[in-house]
Amino acid sequence: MHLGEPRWLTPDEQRAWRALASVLFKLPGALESQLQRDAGLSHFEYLVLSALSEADDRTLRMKDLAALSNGSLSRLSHVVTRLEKRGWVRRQPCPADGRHINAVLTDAGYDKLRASAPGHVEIVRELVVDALTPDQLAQLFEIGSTILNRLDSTTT
Amino acid sequence: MHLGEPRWLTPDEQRAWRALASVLFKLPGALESQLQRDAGLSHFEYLVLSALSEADDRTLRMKDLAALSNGSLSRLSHVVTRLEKRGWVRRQPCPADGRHINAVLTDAGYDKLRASAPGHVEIVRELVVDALTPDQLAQLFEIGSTILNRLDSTTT
DNA sequence: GTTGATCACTTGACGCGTCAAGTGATCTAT
DNA sequence: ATAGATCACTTGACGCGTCAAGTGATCAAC
Repeated sequence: MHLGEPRWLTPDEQRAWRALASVLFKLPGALESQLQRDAGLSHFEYLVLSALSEADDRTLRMKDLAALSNGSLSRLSHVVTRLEKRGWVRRQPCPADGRHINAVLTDAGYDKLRASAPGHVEIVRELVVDALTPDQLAQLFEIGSTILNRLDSTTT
Repeated sequence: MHLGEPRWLTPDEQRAWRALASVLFKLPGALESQLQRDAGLSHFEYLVLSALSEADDRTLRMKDLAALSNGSLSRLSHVVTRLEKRGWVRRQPCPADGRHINAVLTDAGYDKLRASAPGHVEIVRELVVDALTPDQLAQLFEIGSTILNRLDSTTT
């Protein structure tokens, strides 16, 4: 790969990429610390609870839950162990297929999520949604989707 | 904090935010694994070498280097220790002020960076820069800058 | 119907980042 | 001059994510 001279970024490309790179570095930290401070949850834990809350019977197989919450199965397994200890999630062997394990959101877990969601939405509004015009939100969706397509189609 | 009903996201806001959130999750991983696979470097290590290479005398005080590479001083201290062991960076007490320590990029470190840069630029092009139109790059710069302003001006 | 492959998941070790505590140099006030 | 504050940085412990190896259930082939 990279035969010949690499095509370095032009100044315009640089400033766009640097802006995105900084957002990539700083936004996750800001979301993380809001959730940690106000709810004692990591962003990933929040996504897990959130995905479960939207599922039928508040139940999902580990594999599907991992995909929905953007994490590896192994990472999910560790996190569910922690969430189980805190009483917010329960593991249940799947009756239909012994290979599957269902993760179930408990009532306490649902309450926890309901208590944590408003603060999370608020910071998302403050830092992103309310900061941008409707046009920019539409552009952001297009740009984000394009990048995600590239990410998915890369064999890398 | 969140008095009254939280203002949930509208569908248009949701899809924009979800696209950004997914990028936030997946892009860093893709950059990380390209650098790890092709150069044996973490993204943060790459940024440290890169920042040093652009500085006068390839030298920066730890504090400034931490800011330029988007990391805490503590994180930087650990990373520089590792980079020192691999021979790419050297620590030097600052003659002018005994509180400062200068990090210096060695020749081996410079060579390492020169060897690693093309692959990194290439994946940035593939996943982001070349995937977007010039208009979209300009929009991305605007959107990114706006979010960064919010991040900086938040006392949170 | 038994062997082997595959699948869903778990586990433990390791590496990295964070946090809090600590070190030593340099200002600042008196 | 000296005591205290502040600054730049380091260190070690801890928690989390990753990776590789392992478990056990189910499928596929013959």
